[in-house]
Amino acid sequence: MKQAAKVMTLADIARMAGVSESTASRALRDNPVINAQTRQKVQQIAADHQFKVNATARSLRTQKSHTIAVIILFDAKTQQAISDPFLLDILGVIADELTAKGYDMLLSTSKTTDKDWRSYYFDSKRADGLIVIGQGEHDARVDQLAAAGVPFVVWGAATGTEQFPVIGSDNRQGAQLAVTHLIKQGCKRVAFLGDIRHTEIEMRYLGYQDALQAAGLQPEPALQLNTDFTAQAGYLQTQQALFSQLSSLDGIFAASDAIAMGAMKALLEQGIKVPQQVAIVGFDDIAMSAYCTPSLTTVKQDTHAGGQLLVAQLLNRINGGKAASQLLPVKLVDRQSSLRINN
Amino acid sequence: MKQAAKVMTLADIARMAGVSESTASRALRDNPVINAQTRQKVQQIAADHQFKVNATARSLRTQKSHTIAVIILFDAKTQQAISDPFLLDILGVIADELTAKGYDMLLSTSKTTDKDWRSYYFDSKRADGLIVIGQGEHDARVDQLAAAGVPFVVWGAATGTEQFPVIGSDNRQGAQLAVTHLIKQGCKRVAFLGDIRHTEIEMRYLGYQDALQAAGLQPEPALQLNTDFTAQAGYLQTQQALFSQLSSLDGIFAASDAIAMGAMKALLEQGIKVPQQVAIVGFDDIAMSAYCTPSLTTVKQDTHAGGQLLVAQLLNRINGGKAASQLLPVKLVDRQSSLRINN
DNA sequence: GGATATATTGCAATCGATTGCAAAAGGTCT
DNA sequence: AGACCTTTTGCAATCGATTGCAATATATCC
Repeated sequence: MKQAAKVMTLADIARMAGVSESTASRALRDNPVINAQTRQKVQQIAADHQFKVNATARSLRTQKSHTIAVIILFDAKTQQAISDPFLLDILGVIADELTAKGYDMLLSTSKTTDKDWRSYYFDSKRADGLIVIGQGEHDARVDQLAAAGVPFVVWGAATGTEQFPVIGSDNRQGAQLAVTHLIKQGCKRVAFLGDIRHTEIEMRYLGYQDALQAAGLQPEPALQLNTDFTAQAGYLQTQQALFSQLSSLDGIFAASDAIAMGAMKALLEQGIKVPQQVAIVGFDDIAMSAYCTPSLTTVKQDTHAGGQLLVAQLLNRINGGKAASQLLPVKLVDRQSSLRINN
Repeated sequence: MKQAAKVMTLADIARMAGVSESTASRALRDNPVINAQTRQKVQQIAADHQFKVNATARSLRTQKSHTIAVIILFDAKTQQAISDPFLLDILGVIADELTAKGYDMLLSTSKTTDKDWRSYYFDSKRADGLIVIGQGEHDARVDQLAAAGVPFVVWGAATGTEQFPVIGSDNRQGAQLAVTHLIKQGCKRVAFLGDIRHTEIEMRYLGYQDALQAAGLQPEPALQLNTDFTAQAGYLQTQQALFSQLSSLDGIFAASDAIAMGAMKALLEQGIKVPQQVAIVGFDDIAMSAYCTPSLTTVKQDTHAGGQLLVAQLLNRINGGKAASQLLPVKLVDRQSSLRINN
């Protein structure tokens, strides 16, 4: 009973339908050149026997895998990807979009993947194109892909100088919104928590500076505190900042919600009131942000649009078009961690 | 410059090396039957030209895809998978393990996948086996897989009656640890927040009952509050409970950390002190749990061991062995949300 | 009726690598 | 020199589906 029957092949279906393999093949793909009745009959037989075309054979013949490789770049040091929960969000959207378009998704985390992506995924015909998530500290492998003419798109920070399509949030504007908001709440000395070697974070830092300057405040380099993408890093970095001469800061803009929560923890532990003494804004709007205490003001990225665009642009490129970079608008979600005025 | 050169095939390499395709193929796979020097030479040429075997052709010929499909079951209602952040953890481990073993990972979220998994992934030869994450409300598709003899393993709750291998945490024991801990902290009326139609959660509920009974407390059915896997659900459910006759509860055991955080938020908003008035314990130990305020006591699952086991058992099965179910030990991580005694 | 157009179907090559089996080359022993 | 191994290599079939082109059958028109 276990192995009901050996998996069928097209030849089996053809034989059962009394037609040639070519006719069967065409019938299954609903090729109108085949008589409607024949088509119907073949399809019926295939359905009855739960026949599925062998994807491997089809790929070999058509030279298309109908598969997209999604590569998640992890930070070499922390083994963390750009803010975890955010990642799963966008991954989910990408998966759905690909499925809807009839593509499979090959997932790879770059922790172990030291592979040469082009040869491994593309030359080997495992995938028709790639989506790279998280440019991180500028990765030479991405440039190689571009040089080799592999169809791919990147989620990250569009700086305007890349030779490849990048879809990403308008990090600079998001940061500017966040910091302007903090200043409006009365903050004078706002710390920036994030690792600016990450291109996306660098953009956020620029937005941070924009906001300060627009308000006539002088950005202090000492307030930029390199912080990895974890709550722990945010916690430790803030703790350290409090013990140092930076104790007079009254606002924190964190490059991710996780960092922000770590920072908040450190402050609360020292009896520092949030937002009264120090106001905090994060980035991402992960699910937990609305449910911590105080709830976290943050910059929301449009993951849905992001995922859709990534897929749309990549498929467009694969089908002979050109993939364009795009900057997605973000918006500020204000919650308790920064609201002094109405609180 | 763009398309440096058409992707090479084995035939090209063979020609360049002055040997036949068969020899080239064997040389590349380091078949000792081929002269060492020839092997060396062919390999060198292949490396020089960045040649990669066409995975599709190889799969077709060898009848092995060297790919595992990982299917994430989402709850039909909430579109949420078993506690998100936890999911990404285990997914990462699985990805690494598979990579280490030379397998690729095809990821599918079941939101859109209404496909018949067997025929789509297995019969079509897209994958050599499947890993299903999150049994959820018992899914008939899983039973079908088992009946069809497809190699697969499930992450979820082993109840002992399944006809297929299940790897998962000892949910019952974890819950028992958690609730016993709450009782030790003086709780008399502990609510259970979680959807017991989920097998894993059902097990946690059983553990919850075990603990109460062991302490001579009578489980009150009214304290079992069906709650989806989100912070929001935890928040709303708790709010509602507070407004109802359940206001006298002094402890909460939540089926996930996200739920716990939502619950905590609702309590704090009402000015109820955690842990003094109500103590809380969650499940999962997601990264954020240590950094909320108060930090969350929770039950930690061993995702690393879990991911490794899933992969190991599945590959074992694929290679002709048998995959065994396994229950992983969990441990209580106590933090502030439940500690009354030393606080 | 014959010529030409149209609708259907099948033959056979093809995608790129793998592998059973046979052949060739070189060596050893009597 | 011939029989017999051993080592190394290549021929050709094979995996399962797709598709250009030719073949057949049917319809249409003058």
